[in-house]
Amino acid sequence: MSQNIYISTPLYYVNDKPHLGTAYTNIIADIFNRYQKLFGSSSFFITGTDEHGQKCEQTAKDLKIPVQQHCDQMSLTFENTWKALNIEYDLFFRTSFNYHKKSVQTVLQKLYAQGDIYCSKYEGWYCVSEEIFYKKKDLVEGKSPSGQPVTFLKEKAWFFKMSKYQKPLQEHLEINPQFIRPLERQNEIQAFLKKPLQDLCISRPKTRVSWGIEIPFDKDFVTYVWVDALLNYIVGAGYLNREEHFEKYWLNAKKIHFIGKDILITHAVYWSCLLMALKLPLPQTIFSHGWLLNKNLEKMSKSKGSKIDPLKLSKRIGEDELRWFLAKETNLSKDSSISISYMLKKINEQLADNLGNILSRVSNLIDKYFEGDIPSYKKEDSLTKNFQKEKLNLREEKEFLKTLTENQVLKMEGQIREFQLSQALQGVCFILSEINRYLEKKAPWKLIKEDKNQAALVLYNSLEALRICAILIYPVMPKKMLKLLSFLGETPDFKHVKWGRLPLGKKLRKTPILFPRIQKNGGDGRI
RNA sequence: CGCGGGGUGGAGCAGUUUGGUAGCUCGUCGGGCUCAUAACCCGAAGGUCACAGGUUCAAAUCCUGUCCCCGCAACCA
Repeated sequence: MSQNIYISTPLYYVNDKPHLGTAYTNIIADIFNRYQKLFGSSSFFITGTDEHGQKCEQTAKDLKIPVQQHCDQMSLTFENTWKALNIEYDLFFRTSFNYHKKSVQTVLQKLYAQGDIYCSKYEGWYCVSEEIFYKKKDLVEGKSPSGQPVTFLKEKAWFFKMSKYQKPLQEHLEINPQFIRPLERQNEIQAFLKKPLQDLCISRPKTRVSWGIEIPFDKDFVTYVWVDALLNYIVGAGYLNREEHFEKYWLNAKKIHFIGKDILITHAVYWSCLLMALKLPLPQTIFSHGWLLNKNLEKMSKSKGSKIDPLKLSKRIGEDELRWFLAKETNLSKDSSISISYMLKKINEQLADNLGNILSRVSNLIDKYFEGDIPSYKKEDSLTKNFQKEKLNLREEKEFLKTLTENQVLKMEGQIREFQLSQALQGVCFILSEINRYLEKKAPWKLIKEDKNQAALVLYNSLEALRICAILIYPVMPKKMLKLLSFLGETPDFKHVKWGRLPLGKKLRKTPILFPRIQKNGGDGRI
């Protein structure tokens, strides 16, 4: 079904380099985006960087470079990382874009004019040396967590009237059970909304933070992360700048935000309230995925040095292989524990030994016995008789592989729509295993001596099943599947998943080894 | 009693919504094949589904209670 799809990832804060967690979000989003395209939808995929705020300002100061330069560098690091991981976005958004700043100011002005922003006082315990506000609960024995003295401070601040939208949001959740996925998270948000919602402080005095977007009706303040970063979703779609684009990809699109579970509240609550205030439609789904944990079920953290550089990792195991592993072996809804040795094991099993090996087997036999042409066979033959002799289970049915792939093709769109990525890929893996069994059972290397026609049919069927599988997993491993498909003279197109497209007798190119086995050299497998 | 998730053969998980012979991947053991990337195929062993009680002809699944683990609790994916 063709429709307009809008897919986003969060904007990543430039204070930190991309790590495996951010890569996870982007890879997942990219895979879903590519599936939408494969299924014929018109999609728009946006990612980017969040570049304002005090931390960023401070880091640049420490590095003795202009803030903008620091942001440019970091932003580029993100872009390069995504390119290296085959992530194909339509827009890399930066909060430092001029048109973004203008749009944010327009929005602020609008919200102010309609009475959704008001002036009040912000209270907190301020630590002068760290320049950070703490809440009472964060204090340790009356001092900042690192032991610095704090003073209670009250200062002028601007607030967004979030409380006003609590009821409408609760109602929205009730009538849209698909709004927050997975379902458990929707419960969480509903529970959260039972308590009265506080208004959101959206300003910081310039005296403390100058690196931000100036509030148009109060020159002494800049706006804080929410009205800045979250708005990228609509500004990037074209709000206040490309109205036609905005109409297509926001107003008339199915919108999905992919986020990590830690920023669910900001998206499900703050962002929804902002959209309501702007009288714009909410996204259809906010998908909040789980964490990647290390072997000891700990979150990977910078302080423990357990953060993983996705670039290094992808160089070690291959970028498509990394994408495959994350898509196939993690449960998007829950936390997943991972390690290098586990990754290598799964990649070798599923890609080298199964998928890659089938290609080698088949292409080798075709080379040896059919001069590298797609085996031609005649349809009427003694084959049917032989099959009828045996008492057959489903697996031995003549058209088993065909039926199997056709079923998977039918299921695929629904599974992707329901975010059941791993299950969908499991289905494809099952077909691949069945091809191996089929080859074992029919033994075309023996058959060739007795009945070349039947051997040709066996090889043709194997190749056909492999071809369709390759199309089905193209969004997960675009580079490798493109290679495989081009070997078959095929392109990744969902219209081509019908059985029997491979032309008989067509010359095939010699295949290289698609997924070489990866050696485990040393290490304890931890990452 | 803040909120949420989880505890299933050696490991990682699915199954719980809509009760009905406990499933997948891996590991282990035995066998086969030799077309293929030391890959592939077949078979076997191994679980009182955290614990206790209840409902039922029947419970991993529904109800009650208990224990343990893990997140979240308002700016780290």
